[in-house]
Amino acid sequence: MGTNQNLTVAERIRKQFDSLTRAERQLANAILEDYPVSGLGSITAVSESSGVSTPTVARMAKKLGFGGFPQMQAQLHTELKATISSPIAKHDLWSESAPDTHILNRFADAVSENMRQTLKQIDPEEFNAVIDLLSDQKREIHVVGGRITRSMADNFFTHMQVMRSGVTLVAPNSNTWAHYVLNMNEGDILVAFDIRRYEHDILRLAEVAKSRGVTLVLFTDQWGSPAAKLATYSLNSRIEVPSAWDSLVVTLFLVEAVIAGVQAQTWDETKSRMKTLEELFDQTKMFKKFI
Amino acid sequence: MGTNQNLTVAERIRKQFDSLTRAERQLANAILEDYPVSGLGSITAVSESSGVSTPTVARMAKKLGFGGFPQMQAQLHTELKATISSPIAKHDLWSESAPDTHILNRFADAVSENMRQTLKQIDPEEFNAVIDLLSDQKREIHVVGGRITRSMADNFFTHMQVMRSGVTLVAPNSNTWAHYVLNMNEGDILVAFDIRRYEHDILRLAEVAKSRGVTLVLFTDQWGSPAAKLATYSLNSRIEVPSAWDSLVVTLFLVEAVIAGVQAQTWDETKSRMKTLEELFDQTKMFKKFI
DNA sequence: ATTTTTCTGAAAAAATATTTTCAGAAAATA
DNA sequence: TATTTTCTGAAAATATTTTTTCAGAAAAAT
Repeated sequence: MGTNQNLTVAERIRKQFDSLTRAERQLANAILEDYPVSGLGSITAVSESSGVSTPTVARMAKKLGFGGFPQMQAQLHTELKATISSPIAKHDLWSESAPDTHILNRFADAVSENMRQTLKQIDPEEFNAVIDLLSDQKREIHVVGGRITRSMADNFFTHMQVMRSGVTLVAPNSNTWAHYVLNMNEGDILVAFDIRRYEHDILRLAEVAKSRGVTLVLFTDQWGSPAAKLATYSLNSRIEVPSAWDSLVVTLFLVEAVIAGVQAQTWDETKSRMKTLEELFDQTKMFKKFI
Repeated sequence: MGTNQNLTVAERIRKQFDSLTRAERQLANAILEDYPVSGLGSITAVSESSGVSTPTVARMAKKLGFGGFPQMQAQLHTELKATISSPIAKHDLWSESAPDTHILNRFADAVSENMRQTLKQIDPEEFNAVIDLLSDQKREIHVVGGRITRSMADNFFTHMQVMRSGVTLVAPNSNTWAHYVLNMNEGDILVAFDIRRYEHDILRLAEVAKSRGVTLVLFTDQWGSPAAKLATYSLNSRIEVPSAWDSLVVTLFLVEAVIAGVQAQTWDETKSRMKTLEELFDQTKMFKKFI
């Protein structure tokens, strides 16, 4: 052995092929056949699929310089991971003029990873269902956020308000929420934002709303707010970044994607509403001097 | 179970995420983290790398409809083989379960392109200078946003407020702005958000502030708000997406990165402020019944 | 606050996987 | 062909993995 340390299993096999016995060659060929996934299962599975006995597999592993079959398999796993994790320059996204350790690049890394994970996890059916639900003009929409997510709620509200009527932003101060609940009716939708640290008030509002027949659409993080169990639809986003706070970038991405979806779905009406809005802006000429 | 037969492990996890317990969610996230290679090793290895016990892993496998952990692993192996043999996923970032034309994927494409472009043109020196400026406790900070960017301003304000004193959020209604100007003094900072369609009021506020010796830090889009010519520092982000509106995702990214930078810079003080804040939250026990 | 239920991981038990032993088979040598 | 050596796989021995059990911890309900 000695210098085999950093070689792949395939390289070791090729290097030592001449010294392999008949049964070992049969095994080696089977492994190279569908490399490296062929060595994935147990020694029994490998031996059966290649038509040799288990001792032969174990012996060859040692012959190739591994401590035993498990060690060889671990090496195959490592190679597999390297193959899978896309060679696409991870730092494709980086600001090249800043050093690797710069907060901009570390943040960019974290955010793009969050984005990837979130997209991987999202169920398009659920996403479409949310859009359908929010496009239903017969349902009133109530939007609520917490201390940190308030800005998400606000943003969501601002855009939805342009597209349709019957959208209410629940004020941040939970003292006033009873009044909002009064206006929640069966069939209405509550769009809630709740990421860690989850807010008890939001959970309670969700409970009360639920009891009035309101459908809950929840934007939360990967761990899932306690309100998730009440939610008909739950859109989870990854929020971890190198900071003392969590990142809402991916959450905002989902919000904007939902908004774009609703807009596409309701375009005929939205278009005319937007036009009217433009006219109103012009009329009120909000551009007065203020000093 | 029953109809779970042909689903991938990831799909099963997503489908049942709501019914998973705390430890199971932790495990599920770990598995999805580096999917599907994360489930490669023995149940012991998986449990250790995800920080849960082996029984939890075995239990979740059953919960997801498998006979046991080995069956789940076999499924992962199958998926892995499929992944390996398929041509390189062209869009690393995409939700694979949604079609190419789905709004989620089109949006993801646009956002990641925006991110790339933004990072490419950002000047790290300028970025660092902004962080230094905002970390200077001797300067008061005033934050203002427009109709759409209000949520960005709000978010920025919420976080800055935790880290330091002397931070004011200028109310959205420009009628009241004269009062805010009254409190702006030489050496203060005005952090303004202005993306198209640029708001005349913001420009005027910037002008007035400037005339009082206030330094302007501007978050704007790639074209640059008219206020850019007054700004000492201007952070531009790409905002175009397949939607009738512009995307604030990259802007939020910059905001969060700046906040993380300031936080790192002022950590000693920020840490104690955050601790005090926690205590205040506990004391005021905002969790009262409201109905 | 108390009770009940659910969840979780340590440890034991069961099931598998891996290695070793060893006898017969195959190949090499004489 | 006989003899020796090497190889191979069945079976036993050993090690590891996986599942089950169970008691305490955490969460939910009362």
